[in-house]
Amino acid sequence: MRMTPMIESFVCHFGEMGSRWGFNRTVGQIYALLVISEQPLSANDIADMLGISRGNVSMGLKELHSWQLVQTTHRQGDRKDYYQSRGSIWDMANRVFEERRKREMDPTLSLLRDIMLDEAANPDEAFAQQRIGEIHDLLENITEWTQSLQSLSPEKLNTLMKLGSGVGKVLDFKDKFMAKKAD
Amino acid sequence: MRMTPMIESFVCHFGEMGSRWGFNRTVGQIYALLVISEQPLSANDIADMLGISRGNVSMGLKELHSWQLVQTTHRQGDRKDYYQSRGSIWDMANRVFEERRKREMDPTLSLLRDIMLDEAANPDEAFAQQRIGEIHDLLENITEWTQSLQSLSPEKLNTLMKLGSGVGKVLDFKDKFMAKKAD
DNA sequence: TTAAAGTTTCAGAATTTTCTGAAAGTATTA
DNA sequence: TAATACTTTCAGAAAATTCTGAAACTTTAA
Repeated sequence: MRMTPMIESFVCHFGEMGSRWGFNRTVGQIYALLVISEQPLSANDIADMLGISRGNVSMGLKELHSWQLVQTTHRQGDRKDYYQSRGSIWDMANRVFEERRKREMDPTLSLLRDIMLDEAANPDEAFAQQRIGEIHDLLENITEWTQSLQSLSPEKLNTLMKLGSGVGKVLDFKDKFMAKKAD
Repeated sequence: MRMTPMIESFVCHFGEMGSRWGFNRTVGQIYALLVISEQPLSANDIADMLGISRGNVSMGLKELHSWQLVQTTHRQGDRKDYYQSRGSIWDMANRVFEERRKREMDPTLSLLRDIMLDEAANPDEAFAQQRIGEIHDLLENITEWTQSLQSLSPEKLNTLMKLGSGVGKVLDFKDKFMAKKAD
């Protein structure tokens, strides 16, 4: 694959976004390249196309590997490793969510839990503890909910997303039905 | 409020998390302090408690203000500005989501849209464009959906979250009902 | 109008993150 | 076993981000 202005702008942007999405520029660019390339690419291809060092590519691929976002393939009579993006777009989104949950939610939840186990030493701490409790409960709810959403099939998730705020109506409806059933 | 080990560990952690959540360490710490403080704090209080410069506090508060996460109050016969966290925990979570959407999704969606309007110059670009289209559609779905969720009342959202993956059953049920109604 | 009490800005220092490239490591083949 | 073709690591260089503090600015009240 050759770098064209279109491909370059996509790759660049993914690089910039990378840092917002939890990985660094290079990692973002490498992944972008792999996603839009029909053929697997070698580490050298990637280094050349992005104009970055071979070592940097190796580290980036290592990270993408740990996120399970790339896979390695080989070719007959060629010792090089070739890299390919892995799974569907949904899989990729799932991985990113999961990884972010691990980085952004889990450590916080664990600290908040610890704090709540402490005895408040004075009224300030008692107030703080109460607020911390609220934050903990909210984060825990969100975490559990997103986890359960991820266990839903892509089709169900799609239905749910298409429903948009209409999901409110479905909930009302369910309540009514449950009430009737209790008669 | 005095710094105690409990309060300090909470504040420190929020600082570290800050960078993952889209704001820098100082901003995270300032916000943490304001959230768990029952009384509003002056900029000097904050600088002293966190051991950082007055200028840094000013910049941090400015950013929190732009996120609409703090509000300024005053006291009779006192010229100082006092700062307070704003809104409920839900409001805070909403703000963070919204801000992140603005930073992480909107620019990407807009770039992807632009790319899709271009004419593919060769087969590589045609393939790339197709993948980019998939990514665009997924991101757009997620964006619209999260927006519509945010417009739901906190109670409805809570019901929905409590439902967890049980939401799948409710969807099935709704389908069945719709089918019957069509008879 | 002026002094006092406060806030904001911003250039450069300090710190953190990322990147390079040479050296070390690991297959594979002859 | 040695030569070859490739990958990985990591110390230090480069770049990006964050923080400080002095100076400029704003508001209030006497």
